[in-house]
Amino acid sequence: MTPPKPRNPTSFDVAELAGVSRSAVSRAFTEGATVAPETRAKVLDAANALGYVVNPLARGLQKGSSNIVGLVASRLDTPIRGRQIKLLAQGLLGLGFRPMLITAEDEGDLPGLLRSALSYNVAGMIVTSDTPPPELVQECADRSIPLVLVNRDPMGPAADRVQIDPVAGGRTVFDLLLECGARGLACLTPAGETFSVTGRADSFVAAGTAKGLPCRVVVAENQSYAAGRRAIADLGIGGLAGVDGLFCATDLMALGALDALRIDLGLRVPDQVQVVGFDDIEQAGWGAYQLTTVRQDLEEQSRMVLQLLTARIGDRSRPPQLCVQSLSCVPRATTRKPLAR
Amino acid sequence: MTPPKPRNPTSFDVAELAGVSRSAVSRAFTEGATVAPETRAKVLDAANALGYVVNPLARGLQKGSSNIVGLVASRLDTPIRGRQIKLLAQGLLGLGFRPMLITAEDEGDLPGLLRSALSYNVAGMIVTSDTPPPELVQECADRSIPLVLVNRDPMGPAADRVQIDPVAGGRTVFDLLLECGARGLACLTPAGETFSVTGRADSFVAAGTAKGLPCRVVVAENQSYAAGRRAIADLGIGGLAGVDGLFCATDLMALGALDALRIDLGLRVPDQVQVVGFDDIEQAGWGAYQLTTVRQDLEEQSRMVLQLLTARIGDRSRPPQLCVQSLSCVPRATTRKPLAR
DNA sequence: TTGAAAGCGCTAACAA
DNA sequence: TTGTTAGCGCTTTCAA
Repeated sequence: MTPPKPRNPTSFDVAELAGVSRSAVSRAFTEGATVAPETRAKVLDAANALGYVVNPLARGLQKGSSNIVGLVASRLDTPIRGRQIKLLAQGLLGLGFRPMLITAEDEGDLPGLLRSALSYNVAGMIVTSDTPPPELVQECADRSIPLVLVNRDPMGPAADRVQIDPVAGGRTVFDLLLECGARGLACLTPAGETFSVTGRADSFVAAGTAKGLPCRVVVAENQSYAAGRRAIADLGIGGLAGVDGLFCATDLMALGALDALRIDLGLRVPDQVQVVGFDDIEQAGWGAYQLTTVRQDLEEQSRMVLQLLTARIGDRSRPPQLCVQSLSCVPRATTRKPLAR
Repeated sequence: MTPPKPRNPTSFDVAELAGVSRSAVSRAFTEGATVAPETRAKVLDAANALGYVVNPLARGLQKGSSNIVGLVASRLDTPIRGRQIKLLAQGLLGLGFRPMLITAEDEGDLPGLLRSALSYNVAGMIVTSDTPPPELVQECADRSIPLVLVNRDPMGPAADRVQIDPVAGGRTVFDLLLECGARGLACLTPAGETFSVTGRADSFVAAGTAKGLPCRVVVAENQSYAAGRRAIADLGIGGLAGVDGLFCATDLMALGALDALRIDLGLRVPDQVQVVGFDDIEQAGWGAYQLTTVRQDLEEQSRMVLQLLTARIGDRSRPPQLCVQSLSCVPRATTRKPLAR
């Protein structure tokens, strides 16, 4: 009276049904293997009849490389991250990879989780958050495990990278704000965050300084809506005296800042203060905000990541590459009309 | 001049260094195996020195069960989904599982992807979107592969489930709106979406009908912000004549509806129309919206899912269970003060 | 408590 | 082009 507990059919079953050897089955399921068309057809028919799929565990074990790709991402509950992971996961799946999601919310866990991921003989690794320890980056290089770093700090051992140009980013915002007539600059940046985020802020400030427009720097606790709002609200009207152009290093913070300016401080945007964000998350376009921002093209980012990954799988000895994402201004309602030149 | 390409150390290496057999190593890494404490210590030391980790591919292959858990989720770029997956992934990782992310954006891909997931000898499967084909649910049951369905249509073969009570959900909103003085009811619901979403809408309408308050039903193309906004904007002022209480089946749609009412139609909320959403996504609490809503507790949901999963792993023959999430009202600024009783 | 040996399902030389 | 054979790294009876 034991309940039925069917196992997955194995290549042995298929071989038997098709009247061939197990290697023939294996070959029928291997790209570019040397197998007669009719043999392959027989095998495929049999496989179909049985519902056979290659056991990826066995294959991964044998080949020393699975089709699993480690996808490191934290703060998935953030609009930009959700979108990013969705696109990456879709893309990976489309290429036949299987994304293993690694969210290191605790940061200290990361090394262990990464090491553990490597033990799955992963086909590659994509890191979109938390900078991996240099030893691990090095280990990936040594074992020629493809590793793509997305908007990670460019220090440490070489690896394939996709990133925005933070200098261009900050510069773009500066030019925009200047064109729109802002002269009293401020910049909202999160405390101790990634190079890509603080980098744009830094280069915004640098651009201002270079043009003789000193820039007040406001530091938020982190890059959330709440932190952005609090940082600006805490500043108060007085703290914002003379400020008519505010750059927020992420849209999420910018939306918080916007609510702080309008609701908490009663200021008019863009009349009294103009605000520019960065990323172009969905919410930036919502009716109540209409935030002017700089768009990070995540489709492009995802394409670049996958391209780098597959290219390296194809040629493990190619030199590490750097892909720079394109950036574009999205003028909306939190800035004024550009001045005529 | 071949570059070094270190492999992962194997149990053989550890055995050699520790001066024991490979089985001893295996036992040292197996919960509740019969191994002398000092032997285990020797093994663990050696393993540590070598940086050994059990190869999960080999283990999964041999034991017929890996520590991978399939996590089916689409529309990850949506606030509620991002949060849900973050919590679930964190929880799984914390329990030593490895979430394999399966996003079936194309719907038709789902069966294939699920079948493929099963071939990883997964420890279990969590489905948070797209209803899996009944055969597959059945197959999981037959092969006693733990399967937890989150807010899925309760038809089809039995399985462990976590869900809200859609009837209670709709009812809660109805009561709230009634208490706040609304009498002309409307309900915004997405076209052809999941039972959990349309269910709350249906039961809201039913509650109204039962009380002699007929309810206008407005159908949005899907459950996005844009669709919600468009649906209400297209209705126009005329289409909303007599409506002073609007329930939107998801917060995302509600925020769109809110912008439509205020910006596109120039109505005052809550003075002219009160609005209630559902889910309590982060954005609902943002300053510009302050949406009154019904909160779905995702932490609790995640806890329930993991509990169901581990419980079934512990006892594969227990009857399928249903966990019902709790719901709570979050009154904010899109409804008026409740009338005194 | 431990080791020897078989086998999980697959792929990749090697021979035929 | 195909089949035979030897592992990939692990767990698990079975004896000792």
